[in-house]
Amino acid sequence: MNENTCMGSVCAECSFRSSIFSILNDEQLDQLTINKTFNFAKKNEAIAKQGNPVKGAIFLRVGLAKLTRVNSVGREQIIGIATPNDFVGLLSIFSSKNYNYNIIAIEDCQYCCVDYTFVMDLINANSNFAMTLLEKISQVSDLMMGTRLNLEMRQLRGRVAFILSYLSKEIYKSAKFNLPISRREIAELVDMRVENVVRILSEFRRDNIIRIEGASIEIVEPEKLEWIKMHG
Amino acid sequence: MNENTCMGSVCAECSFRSSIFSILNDEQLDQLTINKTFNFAKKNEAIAKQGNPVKGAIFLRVGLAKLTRVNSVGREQIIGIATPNDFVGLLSIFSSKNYNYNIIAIEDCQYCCVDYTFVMDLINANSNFAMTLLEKISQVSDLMMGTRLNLEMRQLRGRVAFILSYLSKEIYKSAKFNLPISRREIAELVDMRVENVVRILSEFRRDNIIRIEGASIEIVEPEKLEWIKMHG
DNA sequence: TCAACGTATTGTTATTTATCAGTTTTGTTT
DNA sequence: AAACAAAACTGATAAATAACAATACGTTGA
Repeated sequence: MNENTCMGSVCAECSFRSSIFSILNDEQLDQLTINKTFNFAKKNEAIAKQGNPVKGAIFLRVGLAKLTRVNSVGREQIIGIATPNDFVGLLSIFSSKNYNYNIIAIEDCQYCCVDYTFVMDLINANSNFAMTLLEKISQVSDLMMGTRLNLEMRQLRGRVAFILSYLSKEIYKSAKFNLPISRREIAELVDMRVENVVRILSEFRRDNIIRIEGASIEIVEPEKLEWIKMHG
Repeated sequence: MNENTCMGSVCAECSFRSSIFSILNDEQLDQLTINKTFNFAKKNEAIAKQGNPVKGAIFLRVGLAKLTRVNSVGREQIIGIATPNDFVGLLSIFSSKNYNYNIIAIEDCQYCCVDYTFVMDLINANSNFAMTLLEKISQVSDLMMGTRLNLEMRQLRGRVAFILSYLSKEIYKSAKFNLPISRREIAELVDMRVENVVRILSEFRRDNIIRIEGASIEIVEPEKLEWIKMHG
């Protein structure tokens, strides 16, 4: 049977199950099965919308999703990219009744949504679960924060190098990959103008640091890219 | 007796006690008294250092402190400012064995440090405590993240307006206050150059938006400042 | 009190980035 | 296949920011 299917919706048998739930006992896993929904989102479809009430914890199984928000000037800003096995919007559950950003599929996605009150029940019933959740949340926000802080101090060339490196190392774990996002989305992600994204990508290609063929990007000289990433 | 003293170190009687601990029972509060230390930090003194092991949860009672880190280019970057009643470094406790930033007093500070293992014990013993902690952590990181994201999209004038407004509204709750940080620190906080901080402050003064007398700053036209903060 | 140092300030210039305008390419719909 | 729209790209120019240089100011310590 296909690894990509949710096996009869039984969480205990799920190959995607988040490490957070490794702590649960059999009974709790059965409960999880009941209290979660399994969903699909087509590319560009919203998984969650800024301002909408939080229904539960969203666990991304397959596909990439972007976290975005509309800033005060009305410009779309991408906060980060969620990858398979990520709990997205974990912070929102506890800090607010509503999502404070959008979660939008940038590839076809599969995700589970674990009911809000069930999560709360688990916290009460299982202090280990609470602890694991605390760790997870802290790590995720530390990581996000670190990424944003790193981006802030770079100039454009460094930012583009940063996300190319990020996609290659963190997301695809390969020097060659299909760029999942448009130039405009890169611009929104690192807070710059589309024209400059294009220009700098062309520059990297001209300098033989990367190779571009359609949507495919290959990082030819990772060391050079790392240098630019570090030194601007 | 002075509100600023730690009354015989008995947490149950402490007027500064964090809302997090409102959930504890008397016995747990007694335990808290034993498992915390009360400390002072002079201006510019480090309360915690990047890379050092996390000893516990730091609760700021009196004074302001800055959270800083050294970025990859070796430049000091200020992540945020902690105000009285803040738990600083709450994230670090759960995400890492070491602090990933410095906590440095920008005024004379008083703070309590609650032992790491005691916090863990509390989480195990009291699921309400765990829940409150989850909420607190989420709110803090949401807030921080929001602030950084807001800063990213502004240009220099907007960023300076942003922190002036922040100091006035969030920290001093007054139109007139003594600037607690130097021009260089403002620059580090909003990621710009000292010269530009100076220039823009002078510009604001020239335009009669603010008044500067030594370290004292008065916001004369809050509406104009807000406009600049929003529209760059 | 002077020397030394860090901070604040101002002016000038170089560099970086945004904006505008237009063309080409690519993908989608009919 | 044609028509259209969105995305990718390129060049020219304007605006914003950084970098450099020099001076003033204030504090600290000898």
